[in-house]
Amino acid sequence: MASSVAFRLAGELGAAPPQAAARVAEEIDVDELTYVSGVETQGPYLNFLPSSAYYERTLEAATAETYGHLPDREESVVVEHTSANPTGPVHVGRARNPIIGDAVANVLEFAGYDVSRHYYVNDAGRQLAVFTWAYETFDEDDLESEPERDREEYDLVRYYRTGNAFLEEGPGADVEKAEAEIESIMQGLEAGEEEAYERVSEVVDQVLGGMKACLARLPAEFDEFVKETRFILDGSTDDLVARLKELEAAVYEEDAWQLDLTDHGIEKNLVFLRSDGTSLYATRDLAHHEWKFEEYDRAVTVLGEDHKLQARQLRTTLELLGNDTDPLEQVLYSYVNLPEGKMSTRRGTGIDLDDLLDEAISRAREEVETRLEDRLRDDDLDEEDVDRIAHQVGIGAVRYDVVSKQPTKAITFEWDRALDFEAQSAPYVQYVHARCCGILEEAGVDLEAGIDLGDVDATHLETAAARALLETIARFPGVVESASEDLQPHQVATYTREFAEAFNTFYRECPVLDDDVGSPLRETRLALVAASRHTVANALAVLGVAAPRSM
RNA sequence: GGGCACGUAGCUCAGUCCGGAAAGAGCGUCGGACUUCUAAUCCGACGGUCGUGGGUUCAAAUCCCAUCGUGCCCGCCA
Repeated sequence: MASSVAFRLAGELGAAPPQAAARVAEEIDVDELTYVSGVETQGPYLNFLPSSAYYERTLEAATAETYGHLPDREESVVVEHTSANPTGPVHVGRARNPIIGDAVANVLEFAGYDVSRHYYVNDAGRQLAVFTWAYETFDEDDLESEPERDREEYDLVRYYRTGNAFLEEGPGADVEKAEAEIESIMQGLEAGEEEAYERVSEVVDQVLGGMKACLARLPAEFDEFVKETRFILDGSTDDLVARLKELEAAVYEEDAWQLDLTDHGIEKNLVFLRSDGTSLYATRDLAHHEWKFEEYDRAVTVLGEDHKLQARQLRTTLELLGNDTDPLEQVLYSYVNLPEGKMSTRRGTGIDLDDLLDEAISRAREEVETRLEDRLRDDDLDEEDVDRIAHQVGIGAVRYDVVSKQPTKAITFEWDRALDFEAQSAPYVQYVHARCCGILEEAGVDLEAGIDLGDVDATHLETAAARALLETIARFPGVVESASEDLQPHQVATYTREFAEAFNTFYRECPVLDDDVGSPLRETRLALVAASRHTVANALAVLGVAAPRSM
């Protein structure tokens, strides 16, 4: 560990930085420190050298299965992510959301929070009223195509697209009739009518069921699907509207109730009640967030950068309503676009996440099969293994590619780039895990039971590569801490890469099971491999990337 | 037009919040390493005015100002 304090102390001490560094080094009594064995200066910099106790404690800590988990904070946090409208198949444009969202939830869980994963279901908006009308109006014969896949959302989205096309291009009188029907569905929902709710649910539940199945492939799973109609039915939206009208910022313009937020640095008015008396997504989301504040200590939302303005309006309005919004944090990401433009469910432009995952698995399978031929290790992978590895690597590569980048960077989707299995991708890190497992299995260590350390003695870590690896292992809990504080799981991805490098160097230079490696060197190195395995397995777990036992 | 983000090697990206050692990886190119715990690996070479111009500082990719380029937003949609 290095420090540059000498630069700042120099002025105070009236000495040049190198001299200041030397004086600080002199003042530190290493004998009083447990984890520091020496302090050296290098010009103006101070370097603290880790002691053998530091190495030994790290090794002990990391051989625990839970290594990297921080102590329980007794603090609950709800992570809302994805929340895609239940209108059709999940496409790649918004695939960043479940991948980043799941990793954010994971990293918070590792950091000791009690995490709930929520998907907020937009089942009260105009889109769903349109969908419901279309589903009830059109027949299979009216649809232009076969479903692209045998699953509900692929089947039903055809009604949605047909309906939207009809509203845009259909004969005027019919469109008017349709609009009236759509309007009546929305009014019904707003009034909390059981019948309207059931009609919409018929569509929502089916489509959402399919979308869940797709997301489960990542896997991104949720503790709760929170429907926005819930906040109409329980009366909280009405209550909220009443409170909003009382605010100083409330204005009634063009028959609609709005909030003028210019005093709070937002030019755009927030409309919270339409002229027809129905609420808007934003209105219900306010009720939703007040509910979150009641139920949880913190609320994190992962959303696209195109919702940034709405996010600011939401926060500002919640404050005007008397809420403390400090517990609310938003993680923003930029949408994935195609070279030819945006992806859209309504227009049917875009690449389905299912297709991307299928292609990833199929390319991974090809890769496994090619490598199978000139494989050194004679562990006889069977069909099942090939299948397992293809899934772990294929899906892992997609997730890793997404989660390892800063969410704010724009991405243009390209097949070959998204499905690159080369170094600095998931397989590179996964391979390290497989190597660890290979060595442990070869040594007869029960992977489930773990390893009995006995007396660890750091003096057997005589190589620089072994020490560097252990130092890298030691950083893991700190990485979890920092990534969770900043809500940036990509920090963990960067770490896995650095870890893999350190491990591979160790692997090259320090044989574990060679005949010339005697006791206790062998045991110490084996413990280091066990520690490495837990570290990389847990780091991958944060990212939601599978850790294969063999590849 | 206004607001917000992004701009680092030919390409894809870390590093920027919280300023400090010669700016790091991978891909690609070139050259090496499988009788050795799995070569989806490793080693080496080549490759950078950190968009541009100012400023602050002992010190700037990092902070401030300006400017250019790209993306997103500015609906009684979500």
